[in-house]
Amino acid sequence: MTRVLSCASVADVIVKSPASTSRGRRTRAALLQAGHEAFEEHGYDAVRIDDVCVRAGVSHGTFYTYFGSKEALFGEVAEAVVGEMFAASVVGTAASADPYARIEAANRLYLRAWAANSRLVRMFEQAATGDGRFGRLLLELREVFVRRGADGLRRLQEEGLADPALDPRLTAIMLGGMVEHFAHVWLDLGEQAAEETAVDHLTRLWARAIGLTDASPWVRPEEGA
Amino acid sequence: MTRVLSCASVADVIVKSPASTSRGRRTRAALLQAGHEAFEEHGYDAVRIDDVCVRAGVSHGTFYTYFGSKEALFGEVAEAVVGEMFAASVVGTAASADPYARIEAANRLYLRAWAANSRLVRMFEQAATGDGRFGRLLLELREVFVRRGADGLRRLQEEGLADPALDPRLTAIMLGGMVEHFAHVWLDLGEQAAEETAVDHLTRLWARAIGLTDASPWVRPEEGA
Amino acid sequence: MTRVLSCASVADVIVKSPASTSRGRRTRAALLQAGHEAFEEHGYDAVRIDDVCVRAGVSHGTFYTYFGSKEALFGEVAEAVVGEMFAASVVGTAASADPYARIEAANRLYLRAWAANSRLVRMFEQAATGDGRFGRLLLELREVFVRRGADGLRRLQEEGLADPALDPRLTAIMLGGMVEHFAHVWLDLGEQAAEETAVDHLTRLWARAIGLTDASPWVRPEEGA
Amino acid sequence: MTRVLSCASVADVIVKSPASTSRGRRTRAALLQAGHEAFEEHGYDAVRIDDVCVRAGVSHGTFYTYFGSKEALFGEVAEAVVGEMFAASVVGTAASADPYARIEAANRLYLRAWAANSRLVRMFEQAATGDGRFGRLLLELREVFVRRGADGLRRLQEEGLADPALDPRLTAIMLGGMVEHFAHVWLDLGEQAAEETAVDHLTRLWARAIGLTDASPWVRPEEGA
DNA sequence: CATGAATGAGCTTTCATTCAT
DNA sequence: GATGAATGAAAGCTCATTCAT
Repeated sequence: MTRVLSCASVADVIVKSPASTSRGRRTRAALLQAGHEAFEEHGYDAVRIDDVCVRAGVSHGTFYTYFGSKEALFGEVAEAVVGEMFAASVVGTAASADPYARIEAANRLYLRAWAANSRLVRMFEQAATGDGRFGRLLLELREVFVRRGADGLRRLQEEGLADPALDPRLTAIMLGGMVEHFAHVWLDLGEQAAEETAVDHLTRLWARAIGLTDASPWVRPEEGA
Repeated sequence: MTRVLSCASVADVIVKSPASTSRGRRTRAALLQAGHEAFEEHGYDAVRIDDVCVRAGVSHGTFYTYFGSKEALFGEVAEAVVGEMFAASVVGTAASADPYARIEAANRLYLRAWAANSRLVRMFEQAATGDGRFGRLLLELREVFVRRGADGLRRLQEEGLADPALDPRLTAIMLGGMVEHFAHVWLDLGEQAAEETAVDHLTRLWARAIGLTDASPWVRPEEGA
Repeated sequence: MTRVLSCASVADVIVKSPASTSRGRRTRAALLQAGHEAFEEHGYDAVRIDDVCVRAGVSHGTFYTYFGSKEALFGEVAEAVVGEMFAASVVGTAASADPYARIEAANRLYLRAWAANSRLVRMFEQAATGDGRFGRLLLELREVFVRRGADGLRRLQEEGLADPALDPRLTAIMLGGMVEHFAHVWLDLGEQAAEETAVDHLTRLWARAIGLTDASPWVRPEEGA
Repeated sequence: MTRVLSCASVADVIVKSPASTSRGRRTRAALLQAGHEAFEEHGYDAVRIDDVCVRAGVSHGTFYTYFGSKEALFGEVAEAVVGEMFAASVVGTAASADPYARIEAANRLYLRAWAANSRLVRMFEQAATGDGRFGRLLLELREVFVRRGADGLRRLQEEGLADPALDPRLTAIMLGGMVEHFAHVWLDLGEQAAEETAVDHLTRLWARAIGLTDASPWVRPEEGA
């Protein structure tokens, strides 16, 4: 599969220092890590450059050796996160031939991918910086998942396994949003639920929503009569 | 119906001025309105007191006659928005006896309620105030919708119209999240879709997801055979 | 005489505050005065915003109520100085009919005008800010004096009182520069000289340089023989 | 001829490295050259150590192997420039016996000497170093030219070729300033003029100003009558 | 000698908040 | 009530200088 995600908007950030020595690379990595944590904990706006520096154990002067601004740092953190999520979304696409099992596997991956980075990805909207760079990044990222969902649905429709009346893109946005949103509520806002239960519900709802008949182990009593 | 929403976190805001005169009431209203717009357009952190004052046509000194801080202003704006959304969620609950039509009506209301305030409500999570007051407010607000959804599902389950295996709360969170999230993508991020199509899809997905049999106008070809 | 000096380059500075109240006007004036003195004493680059504020007796926050930056402040100081010098150059142009006396009067004015503002005007070249705004301002200012000098010489040439072979503009630049430069050496660098002696020498040199015959009270001994 | 210029203020600069190896000498020279160019182009304050290092192709750490500070570097650049100008002023003092030709030759040298270094020399006044070291350096440099001019004038006066009423020092300052100032206007500020025309005018003005009779090829018409 | 990472003093600028008028 | 001048804490960022490698 070709790289759908261009990331051009982030990649063009001027990298201030190539961090040629190993010590430099370590410092740079420490700042990235510290930034990742700080953003995650306090949100884009609340993070001060100094917070990141203290956490990384360097002076604020050093920060500017590696990054030109908070935005530049966030850009790199974002790029890493997006790359990670993209990678996560690809893994194991192969999987089973059973549509329901495929959806379940996809949902589990989906949930875990968002779970790991939900806070930061949500922050993309907050970190919107005039030019909307991060907003666009988020759109690109979502697009990856939306396309995957839409493609899957289309295939099922062609196979006669899903309701052909559903608009693939719209449906993918809605059901994908269900998973993304649940990941947020579950992990960021502390809604209690076991992963198994969550994946089970998400999958059942998703499968039945698109009309995947086998997805309905439940038969109305009177129907069974 | 009792007020589910306690809003304790908002109610304890010190109201600096009762705005006893009519001139005072007008100024106060202008500031609230200006704050609402400014927050919506630029986000909590990006809004400066001065922006609000300029928009309201008053000097920045006057601001403090009515509100003790930016947070206090946001608190009142938030309270108003939450009240509005709460009201919106109540309207027309009566409605039809047909479960599918009830879900459709609820989704339309749900979508419109979030559509009107999506940006601001999302900001609740972003408005870091140390004590997480607004985060809690958002939880309370979502709880209203979650409960409504869970109650509805439970009723359908009791009537044998929905899959009894589904956890009502978890399901309501997931499907409610689908609508809330779509409202955001649709209105804040500019995904193109007609309201009718959106409501139709949301309703179909929701109804079928919970196993509402009548919700499936689609029957697999081979099944029909 | 029409205003030769456009000053467009300075006038387009955005004035941050109209200083509507009398207190505001006083503060603004104090900052301008303090800036004038500070620039004069320490040079453009060496002056810190805080130096100006301390001298004016206001906090540095207040500075930004009236001026957007050090450059903006310097712009206004410069504008005032240029206006003053321009005014000084105009006064008493009328004067005597005797060419020598006219040159003497002009030189005295010239010397005094530069004496009062020499340091600051020289600073225009130092304060060059990328766009060369102040550099241009200095050129405009010098042009006023150059034109005056060139016009005067041309008139004398037409009357047959000055060497017609001299290029008026070039000559005016050179002789004007002599006065300007001497003002600098005399007042900024502390070269000792009485004003009378200085004016007398400058005038004698100037007059004789352009060939004004009457300017030569000195006759070579052997010529007199 | 004895060294008039003491340069005590510069000589006391601590030379951090004698640059004993040939590699060291090359690096040192590169930094000096780079500093010269950088100061000339951007001015003392605007030049950062890093600019100089980049231009010289060395790391900024290396800078401190050879120079203790920006001021120290400027000191050496200044010393070199002053030495150069001093040398230039000496060359060809021999020359013709004709006073007018001697003045012309001196002016040409003078103009060229200033032309080559005008920017840097002007910077001496701008390079505020607390102790005014460079200001003094400039005074010393000017003194060389002033003395030469004053001596020349005195000789002419003794020979009865120049107005004995003129104060030699004051006159030398004024006429020397005329040349120095013109060099600045001509080369730094871009006033258009051919060197020949410039030298011709400067010489004619200078010669006639001091009353050198032969300098006046121009005779008033009516006098000729 | 050369390197470049690290440091931190020092400056600019913003903006919520106070208060005299 | 309304005004807007004044304040200063809190950031952001720069750059001369040091020092371990």
